[in-house]
Parts: sequence; structure tokens; C-alpha cells
Amino acid sequence: MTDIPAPPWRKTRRTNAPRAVLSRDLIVAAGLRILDAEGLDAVSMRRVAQELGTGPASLYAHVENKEELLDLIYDEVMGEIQVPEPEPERWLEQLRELIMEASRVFRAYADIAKVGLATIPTGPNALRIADAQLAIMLAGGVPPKVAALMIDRLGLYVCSDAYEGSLYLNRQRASGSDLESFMGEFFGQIEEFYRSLPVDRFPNLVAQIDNLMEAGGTERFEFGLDLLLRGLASHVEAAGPTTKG
Amino acid sequence: MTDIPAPPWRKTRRTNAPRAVLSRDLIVAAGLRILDAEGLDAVSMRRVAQELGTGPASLYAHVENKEELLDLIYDEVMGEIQVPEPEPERWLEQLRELIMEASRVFRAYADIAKVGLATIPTGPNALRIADAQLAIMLAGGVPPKVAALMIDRLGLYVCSDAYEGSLYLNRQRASGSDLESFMGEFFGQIEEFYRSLPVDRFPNLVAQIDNLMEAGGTERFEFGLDLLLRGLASHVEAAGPTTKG
DNA sequence: TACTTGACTCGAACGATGTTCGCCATTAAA
DNA sequence: TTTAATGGCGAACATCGTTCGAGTCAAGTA
Repeated sequence: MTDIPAPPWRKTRRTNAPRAVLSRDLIVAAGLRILDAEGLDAVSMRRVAQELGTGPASLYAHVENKEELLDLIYDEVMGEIQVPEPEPERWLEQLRELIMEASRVFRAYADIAKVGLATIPTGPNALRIADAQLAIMLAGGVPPKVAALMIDRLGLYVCSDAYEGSLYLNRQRASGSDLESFMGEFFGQIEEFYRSLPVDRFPNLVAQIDNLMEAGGTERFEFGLDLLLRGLASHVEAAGPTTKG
Repeated sequence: MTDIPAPPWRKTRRTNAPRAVLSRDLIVAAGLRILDAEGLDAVSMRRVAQELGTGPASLYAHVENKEELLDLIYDEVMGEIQVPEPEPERWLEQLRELIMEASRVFRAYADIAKVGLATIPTGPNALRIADAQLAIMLAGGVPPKVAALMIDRLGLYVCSDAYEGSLYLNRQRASGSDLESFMGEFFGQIEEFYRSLPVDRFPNLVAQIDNLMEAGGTERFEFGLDLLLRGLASHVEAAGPTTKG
């Protein structure tokens, strides 16, 4: 028996082609795709729902709210960070490598680090990485109290640095220009601004423009990380040298 | 001649009692009041306009957009930070004091530090403080290249720390509880969460719960600042000792 | 078998936001 | 007097997160 079409004045419920049943994993994966392609601001409930061929209200059966969705996506991103087995004799280098890896991963995913700045890391991957950091530091003789503080500070540092770096990329994306020409123009304008400053009010700034403009994001990140890790190493020496500092 | 009232079916333009003419300063001051009392999210164009007895569209004759308004408010807040005349023999202590002062000011103004995380500091006060930091470091013999990098990193650190701290305050404000009971409950829940973790997956975390939970925000901030400043001092020693490190 | 319940789906709507458009009013200049 | 410039402001637009309530389906129970 052939179906009778609904009359045009009646709104029918959407009955699209068979589609995977929604699940939290599907939603997170869709969010991650959108983050990757369009940045964090594009990860709206409507956009995610559209990506899945449904409406935003459907997502709420699987995630509490947008905040939870972003937290889930954040932890998914952290799943890409590899953690090593601790080698006590090179614990400091291991810690550095782990933080460098985290920075690389965060920077690879648009401005997801912004989520890390606004959340207490409680997802499975965040915990995994925190535990690994603890393992490395404790194996290297870092006093437990210091190691606990260090996790906190390193997490803050890597997230904030990645977030700041991502803001330039956001502006570039919004500009429609390619990365190189955008950065050239953007930092050219900043330099121009600094050169326009009155030297009587800002003598040191004006004198150090070249130094202020010179370093790229990676160099800045590594400079700060180096400071933090040197300081950490000095805590081990202070506690009693058991490994190379 | 007495005025004839407009008929009720005609919408009349609002002609309130005489009111100060709008200006950028007035708008910024209103924004600052709202920030102080209700937090950054409450600083909407509508809310600011309401505070001034006008409509949001009126603000756009004075500020380009909301981003500019927030930048202006941010620099206004920074106006509260005092900078010292450099004393070469105690440059490191001076720098510490300046950063502690900046942290105190940011923390005193809800979550304004969030703006600092998303902006290149170009306002008059931000420049004043950057110039002062440069002066202090250069007076202390810090190599110019290092000083330039340090401004960047310290700015990032103090903003991100203040921002993270402000998020707890935001949650407390939203909860309606008083600060003490909110913090007690909030951190109690976090500790509970940590204690519920499977020890086979997260052995180090579970073993260090007390250390992880113990420190307050100030201690964490000062721990990280100490690391950064120690590292900075070592750059001076490496460049050639000209002052106490 | 029929009914109930629980879980999921989803359109419509609500309240909120940043911003633009076009009109109005005032003041200064021509 | 007329024109131009500037600021003010209501209405509207587009977008957002979220809730409500109705619909659908599958499983469980009587």
C-alpha cells in the first residue's frame, strides 16, 4: 500500500534517512571536528547538532550543558598526549618533553586551551597526565609537596601560553588571509605602534622594541618553561641531591 | 503655556531628566562599577547602557565595540598599580613586589584578568607598567633580550593566575553562598572526587591528595612566581654578576 | 495483548547578547 | 535660512544556550 503524503499545511516531524543513534561520543567527536576546522567559538550547540543532522535540544539528553561538552572535548584532545615511563636519571628532561608535548597538542587544536583555563582537570586523560607528571617528579626526588604545586603551575602555564598563541590564529582565520601575510602585517602594526610611542614617557620600551618584537611564540614558551624547570630543579638540590639537577 | 501630553498611542522618544552627556570615560567608569559588583559577564552593552540611563546603541558613538570597552576597562584597572623608581641593588625584590601588586589589583576586580589574557597590552597604564618592569630589570643588569621575554612571561603568568582564581569567585557568586562555606564545600567535593579515583590507574594522584589539596591560591601564585624570578636571577648571574642575585 | 514507563528526539519558544540601521534632535558652519 | 556634522536611541536583526512539551520507540508489567 503506497503512503499517502501529508497535506502541505501540516508540519511533519523530521524523519531523515537512518542515522546513527546519538551518543555522547558522537557528539564529542562532532564538536572536535568543528573545533579543528572552525575554532572554539564555532562549537555551538546548534553547530554541533547541525553536524550530526539533528537539533540542539537533542544534545541535552547526552550532555548536561555546553560546559560539559567542552570539558569532554578538552579531555579528548588531551588523549593525544603521550606519557612516558619514568626514568629517574633523566626525570627533568622527561618532564620537559611531556610539557612540550602537551603544548604541541593544545596548539594543534585551535583555542581548546581556553577550556583548560576555566576548568579543574578531572577527565580521564587529564588525570592520566597529572599522574604521569607526579610519577616523573617523584622518581626524580622532587619533594611531594613541591611536585603537587608544580603540576598546578605547569598546567596553568601550558594552557595560558597555548591560549594566547591561539588568539593570533583566531584573528588570522577571521581575516581570511594566509598565515604568513597575516602575521607579517599584524606584528608589523604592533611594531609600528611601539615606534609611535612618546620616548619621554616610555623610554625603555622604545629603546627595546627590537628585543620585544623579536621572539616567536615557541621561543617565548620555552624560555618560560626553562625558568620553571630550573626553579624546580633547584628544589631538588635544596631537598638533597639524589639525581643530576 | 502648559505642555500638551502626547496621546497614548504615540511612542515618544525618551526625554529623561537632564543627564550627563555620554563620554568614553563615563562608559568606562560605568563598566568598571558593574564589573566590580557583578563580574565580567555582567558587563554587557545593555547593562552598561542601563547603568547610564540610555540604550546600548548609544555607546557605539564612543567605543568601537565591546572588545574596545573591555580593553579600556582593563587599562583603567591597571591604573591602580603603583610602580617604583628602580633601585638597582634590590631590583629583584622590586620586580617581585610589582608583580605581587599587579596580582593583587587584578584579583581585586572580579575576572578582569580574562581581558588581559586576550589582548596585547597597549593602553597607557599597561605600557607604563611594562616600561617600569623594563627599567627595573635593566637597572639590575638583566640582559635586554631576557628582560623583553620576561615581561611577556610575567604578564602571562599574573593574568592567567588571577583569571583562574577569579573563576572560583564567579562560582561562589553564582551559588549565592558566602565565600567561606562555598569554598569549603567546593574543595570538599574536589577532594571527594580525588579520593574516589581508582588507585590502580592513578596511584600517584591518590597517594598525594593531601599535598594536592593543601595549598591556597596565594601560595600557588607565589610558588610559581618564585620559580620564574629565581630563573631570571640565574640569567643575570650567567650574564655576569653586577648585583646581588 | 494492551497498557505503562522510561529514554530519546526535536520543534517551538524564551531570554539574552552584540550590533546595525535609520530616524531624530541639536549645534555649528556656510 | 539651510546644510552638515555629531550624538542619541528605538527597532530590528542574527545568534546563542537552554527549556518545555509533545511525539516516538522499546522494554517491562499486568
